[in-house]
Amino acid sequence: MPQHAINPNVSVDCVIFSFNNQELEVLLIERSAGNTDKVDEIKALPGNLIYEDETLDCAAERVLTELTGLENIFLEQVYTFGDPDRISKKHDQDWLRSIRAHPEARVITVAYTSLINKERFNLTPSSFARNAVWVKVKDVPQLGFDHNDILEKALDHLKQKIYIKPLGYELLPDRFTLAQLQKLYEAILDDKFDKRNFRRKILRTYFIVPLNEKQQGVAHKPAGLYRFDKSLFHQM
Amino acid sequence: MPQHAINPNVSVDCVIFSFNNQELEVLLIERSAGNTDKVDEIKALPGNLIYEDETLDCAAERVLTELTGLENIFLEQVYTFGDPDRISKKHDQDWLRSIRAHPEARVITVAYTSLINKERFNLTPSSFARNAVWVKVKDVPQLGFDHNDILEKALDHLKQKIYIKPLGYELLPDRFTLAQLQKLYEAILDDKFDKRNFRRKILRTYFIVPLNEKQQGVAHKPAGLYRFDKSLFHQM
DNA sequence: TGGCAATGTGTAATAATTACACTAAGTTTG
DNA sequence: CAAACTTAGTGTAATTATTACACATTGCCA
Repeated sequence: MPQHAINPNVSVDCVIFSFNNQELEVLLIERSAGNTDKVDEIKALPGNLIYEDETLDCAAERVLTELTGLENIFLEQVYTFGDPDRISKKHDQDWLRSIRAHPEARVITVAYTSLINKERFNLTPSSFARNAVWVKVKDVPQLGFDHNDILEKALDHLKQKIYIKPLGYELLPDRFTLAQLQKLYEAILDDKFDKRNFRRKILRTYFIVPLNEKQQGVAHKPAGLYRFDKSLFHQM
Repeated sequence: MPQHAINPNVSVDCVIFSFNNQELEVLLIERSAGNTDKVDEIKALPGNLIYEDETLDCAAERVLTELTGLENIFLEQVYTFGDPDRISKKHDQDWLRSIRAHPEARVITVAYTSLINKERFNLTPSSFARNAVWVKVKDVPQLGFDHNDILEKALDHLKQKIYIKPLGYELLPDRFTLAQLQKLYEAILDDKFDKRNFRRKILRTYFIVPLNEKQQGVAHKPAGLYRFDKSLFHQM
């Protein structure tokens, strides 16, 4: 078997979330190598077939890097999508013909997700990604394949998870205000919270620790900055 | 493509839980068609390759029926396992050679789970299942492939889920006592609860409704019987 | 210096959680 | 038929979590 033989039946797709201080965003690629204008307009999640000799987790990391340039992202498996006709829409087939040996083969895909602070990473799209772009989750257009369903599932997963683990520190700067954190929770859960109750609840955890610093350069009373203390968190 | 062409790279495995009033049990098959005694000793989760023209959900239902005779079980996807060498242990290969066209092909598997009341179903193993047996989760031996990992993941999934939805009515008789329900929660979560607090919490939900009936034929004060009211549950 | 914009704070009412021990009912046994 | 056995069923007080709600403070800017 050649070293990087491709498994024609199994792919991975990555749903990478970020936060622009107001809204959740998701990372999409714009397809290149299409033959028609139509094809080029379609966005999709970064994803591709796996190699025969790599784990699913490794495949997800590799594919994400190849398509977007993001490296060392901790990806978590979400769900597997396997409708027999999930890639057989005409636009999708047109495009697959330009990049795959067996564009018609049935492909099941394993979805992965992660949260990152987009400020900390550079996007350097390559492979068949003409471009990689952050799109507000609320503005996501019709995507290729069943990628809207995949995004939906990843969002559900995220909502579930934020109740269990205090996610989201990956999405914020190292030092953040409680208002930023609250906006983030509100964006993920698509809800509004009372400021006092939110602060009380957060500070009760003890691993969001206040720094003796304040915001700079805002046209109002500057907020205190906080950081997430990983060691305090893990010892709970 | 023949109507039921097999996809050589993708399988499904089913983790079916039941409850014997004391402990959680899981449904395993005993492999038949092995050539050596060794192979015959090994148990595994019911699972097999999918067909090219069926969804993953359908595949899981079909495979479960073929191997164990269980029909109309609501299966829920849990996780996908795809280590390149997950089926390459010697025992597993020996056995696969006896039932598969390409025993060495890499197979990723999508795990499904369900909870059933075993009293309501008959096991009628067929296909390559010599037998189908209920095994206490705490007594599960070394299984074939990576099936111990899959079982572990399904158990985690179950523990998570019981916090969100009041599962487990599938596991009990239609009419049950609160002590039975408590034992079930304790078995799933591997924990102990205070009787009074547990009862209060359950009855606060309002969809566990008391019947005007009592246990019969027990050598002590008979307990009142309750039932789960689905319509009251869904309108919450 | 007055206005703007967001920060930061307390309390009272209600609900949920925890810890804890005895009486009641029906069966069995002597 | 009475005593013993086994599990069912119940209440309360202390603590903690949740909810709803309004105003003074800080720093910048015009």
